[in-house]
Amino acid sequence: MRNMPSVLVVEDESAIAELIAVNLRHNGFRPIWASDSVTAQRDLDACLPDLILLDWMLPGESGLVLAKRWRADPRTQSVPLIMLTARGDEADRVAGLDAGADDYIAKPFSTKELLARIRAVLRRRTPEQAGETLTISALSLDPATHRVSFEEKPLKLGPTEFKLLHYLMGHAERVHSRAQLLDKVWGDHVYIEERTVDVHVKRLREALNAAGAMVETVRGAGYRLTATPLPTAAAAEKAGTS
Amino acid sequence: MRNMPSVLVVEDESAIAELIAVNLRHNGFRPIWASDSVTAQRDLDACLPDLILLDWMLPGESGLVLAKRWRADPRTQSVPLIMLTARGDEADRVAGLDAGADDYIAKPFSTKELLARIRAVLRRRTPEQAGETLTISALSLDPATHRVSFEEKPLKLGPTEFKLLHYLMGHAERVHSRAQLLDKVWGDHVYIEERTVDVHVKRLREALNAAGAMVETVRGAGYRLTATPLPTAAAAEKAGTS
DNA sequence: CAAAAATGTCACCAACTTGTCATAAAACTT
DNA sequence: AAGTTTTATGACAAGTTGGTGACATTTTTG
Repeated sequence: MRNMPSVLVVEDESAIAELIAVNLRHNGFRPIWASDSVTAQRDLDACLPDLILLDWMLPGESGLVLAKRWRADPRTQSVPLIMLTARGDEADRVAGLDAGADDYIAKPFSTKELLARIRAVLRRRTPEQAGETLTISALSLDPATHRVSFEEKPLKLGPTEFKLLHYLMGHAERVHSRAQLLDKVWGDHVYIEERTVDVHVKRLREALNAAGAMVETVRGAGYRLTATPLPTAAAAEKAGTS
Repeated sequence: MRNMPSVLVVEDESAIAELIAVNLRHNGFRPIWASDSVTAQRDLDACLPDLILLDWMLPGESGLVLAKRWRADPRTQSVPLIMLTARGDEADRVAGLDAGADDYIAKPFSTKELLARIRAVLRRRTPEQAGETLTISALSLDPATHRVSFEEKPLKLGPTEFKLLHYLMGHAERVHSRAQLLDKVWGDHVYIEERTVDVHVKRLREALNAAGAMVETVRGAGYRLTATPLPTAAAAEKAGTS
């Protein structure tokens, strides 16, 4: 599991807030509860969450006012916002969406729905940053289509090998220790044997076929992807016998 | 500035209709006034407007009935529709949004609001409205006639499969996660299991018959529509024999 | 209003991935 | 050349992910 997304829950009824918090925590989120607008603002000032769940009916400042203010502030304006409204309150929904909410959930809502919407909004907010095609020598990888090819011929790699190659191509001609690769490719806090990287490198080489030689081993340091592979003993032998 | 967007205004009270018309004309729109459902239908039959402003309270056939009929008709179903409701009439609004209205405006409304909503709806509708025939390989889809064919032979797909294929063809050679597909094909505010996408992909493949292979699974990432369905096999062989 | 079509979910199976080991190979050291 | 250290590999068991048929519902049609 990667670092859990934080969710600021702005809700005055503690029972509901608690219910939400428990569910979020159970599903890989880190809930932060603010029972009123002042607390919420303070929390936001302190640290930006990955998403805000905002109750529309708050004592004092209404959710609408808060939403508008946050949307106006450059610092908070890009934080995804889901509002909690009373069932059937169409006017509020429209007003909320106008104010910049990304979605709404009508109370009472199911846990499943809550989580589904949160995930949907989070995923929508990270639309397409993995854009351009990487090309090194005759090897190219396109994040958008999730395709890899060498000398025009398509190659098939599994998810992990794809990610590994993606990273290596994005940082080619540089050595990466196993630890670094585990961090960057697998994720920050994974508990995996360093030797496992070896295995995936091997799988990657196999999948890359002829281009496998581009993934070089740097003894005592790690691995490196290069456009100009040094001819190894094995490679030289093969070349001589062909 | 180009040709002004036409707006069909279905409103029985001439004073209001006139007010709206003047404002529209003043702001780069071409208003067409229909004072009753019969006239409105005739106008629609004659020429599709860029947007419809529909009063919910009409003599004779209600706006709801009209909206439903227009949404059911393939020819008019994609014309953006904004309804005019009496302030506070919650039930109508829900019914209206259910019937497929894109937005509503409560009477009395400000000119500013009216124009803002019209522009918002048009902006939302514009991007993917071009009804050109999409063709990829021997597979082609015509949004206008709602028809799909592969190698000249017509195929029959259900509504959802059609929309799914439409989206995929409009963004071919690109992986789409289940979440993205739910957003783009099903709609923003749906709450549906991601696995459901699998099922529809399966149905789409079945419906596409031989062309079903063009819908590729990208393990761990999502689905992709491609013109060249056979990824691996030849590549490995060639590399090995050199 | 009944029949038919379409939809969204499940449960279960199959295929594919993955992290680890144990062991073989290589690459360095002395 | 033998000893050490570091990598490469084949085999596996467990864990995921995707494909399907069945099914309850909802929506359209006739």
